[in-house]
Amino acid sequence: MNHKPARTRMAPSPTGRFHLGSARTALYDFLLARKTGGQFILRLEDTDQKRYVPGAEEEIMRSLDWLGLTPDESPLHGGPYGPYRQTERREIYHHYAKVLVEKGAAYPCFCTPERLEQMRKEQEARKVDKVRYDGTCRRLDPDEAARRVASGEKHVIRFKMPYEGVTIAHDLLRGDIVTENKYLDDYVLMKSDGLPTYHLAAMVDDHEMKITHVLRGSEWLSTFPLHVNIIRAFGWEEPVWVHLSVFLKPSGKGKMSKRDTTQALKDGYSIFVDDMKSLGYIPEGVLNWIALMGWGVPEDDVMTLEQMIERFDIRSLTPSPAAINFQKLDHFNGAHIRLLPTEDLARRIKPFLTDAGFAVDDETLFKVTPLIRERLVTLDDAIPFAGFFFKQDVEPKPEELIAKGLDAKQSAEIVRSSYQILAALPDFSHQTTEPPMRAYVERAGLTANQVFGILRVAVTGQKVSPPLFESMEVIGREKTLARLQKAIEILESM
RNA sequence: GCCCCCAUCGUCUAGUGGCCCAGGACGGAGCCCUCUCAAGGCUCAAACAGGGGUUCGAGUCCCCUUGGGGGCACCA
Repeated sequence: MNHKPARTRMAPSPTGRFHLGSARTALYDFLLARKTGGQFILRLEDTDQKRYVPGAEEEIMRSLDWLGLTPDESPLHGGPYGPYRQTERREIYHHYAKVLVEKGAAYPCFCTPERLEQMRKEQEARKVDKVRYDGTCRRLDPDEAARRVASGEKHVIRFKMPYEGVTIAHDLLRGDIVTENKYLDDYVLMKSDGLPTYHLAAMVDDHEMKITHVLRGSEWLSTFPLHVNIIRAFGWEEPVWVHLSVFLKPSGKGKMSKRDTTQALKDGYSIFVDDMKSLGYIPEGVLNWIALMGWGVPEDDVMTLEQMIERFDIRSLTPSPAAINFQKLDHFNGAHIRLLPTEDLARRIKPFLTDAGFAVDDETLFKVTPLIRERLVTLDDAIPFAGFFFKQDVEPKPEELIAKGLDAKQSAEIVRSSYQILAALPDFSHQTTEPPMRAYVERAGLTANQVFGILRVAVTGQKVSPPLFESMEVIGREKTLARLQKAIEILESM
């Protein structure tokens, strides 16, 4: 595989929330960089001041950190090729735009938005295949154009796209992408506000920052020929291009819409990384999940970040769109939870329990964690599975204290007998409590299901819980017996 | 409308001309284990979009159709 250190970059614009697609691009960027001993860079593409969303930058960086994909170079951490925020690099773009104009590969355009609008309408009325700039300013005398620029006339800089021939751009996954130049346009490189468009800014920055591999969404495929033409006009070396496909909604029909996003949230899921933590997902699970949407590993498997780095191969990325499957998220999250050492898991569970209002002491939490580990899909599942350990009393539903096929009287008798057996025991370890209780079940001609079911409700207050005897051990003799006593009283009053 | 991309089980995918009457994972069904719920083990159902080529031989190469996706801004 490729041993040359790769410099990769993730270049989001702070115009919205950080979602799964961005996270996946970041992951692949990160994996490639780590795999080859290179660097992963975060660059903020904030050249569209109209769409700038306050707080978006913070969310991007917070999400990356949470996932464990902290960039080696970024606006926050700096680096040798900064600044890493495009609005802080204006002079650089100006310089390169000038270079292109001097080379004759770009030109100033003085057309007003109104004139362009009118031009577009006319072309649409003529039903042309492709609405494109008519080249009015392209035909201007360069010296005259330069004079008008110097005099301060408002203008943009356009790229001079060849009118004929084809552009061949190469994508690592998709091969050569051939486009007839007549379908291309004289795209704007520099806006009249003095800021560059993505097309110029990204190419300049990737070159300046020595990016070797560009991984980006397939929405860039249509302007891909423009980008390689810009690079070639400069005479620069091209990076390796990889256009990743988009994520589709779970049904596989189209992209996630606002409506789908809301629905996902209602179901306890989200496509935004920043929501994942509070939903009880852990970064290991999320990472494993998104890694496999668009990466064909021979054996689908549960992998840590380290294992992903080891197995990553940029050539095994897939070009086809992938439908989001939240059930798979649950699967990977549960799998990674089961992989966590007790202490680590306990630490992560604690805030969920605390936020739910339980007074959590670490000693009990450490004993409880192994009991609930394989039952958790998300961390907040700890609330129903472990909440009763931290309560003084439980409130069993009277009807649930009666086992199937029995009445209140019989159930009360069972709890009384159990109480006597347990109270007489020297300790409350499950090794001590379970055998005599099983013997009792046998003697009484009952089933374990009936007896343990009643006791479970009496002791935990719920029908579903971790194993009974282990649970009683953690709860302790005193509290367990008190809860049994309370259950007897409830049953007797029925 | 025009341009571009994509196409294997419901979903994510393995497969780079013979090893494939297509393998794995999620989900589904069943069985085992079992004090509930899980976890775990075993088994089953489930796909090469359609049509033409090329070839001794095609899921794998080419073309068309169909379907899906993306794009046609002084947004990224």
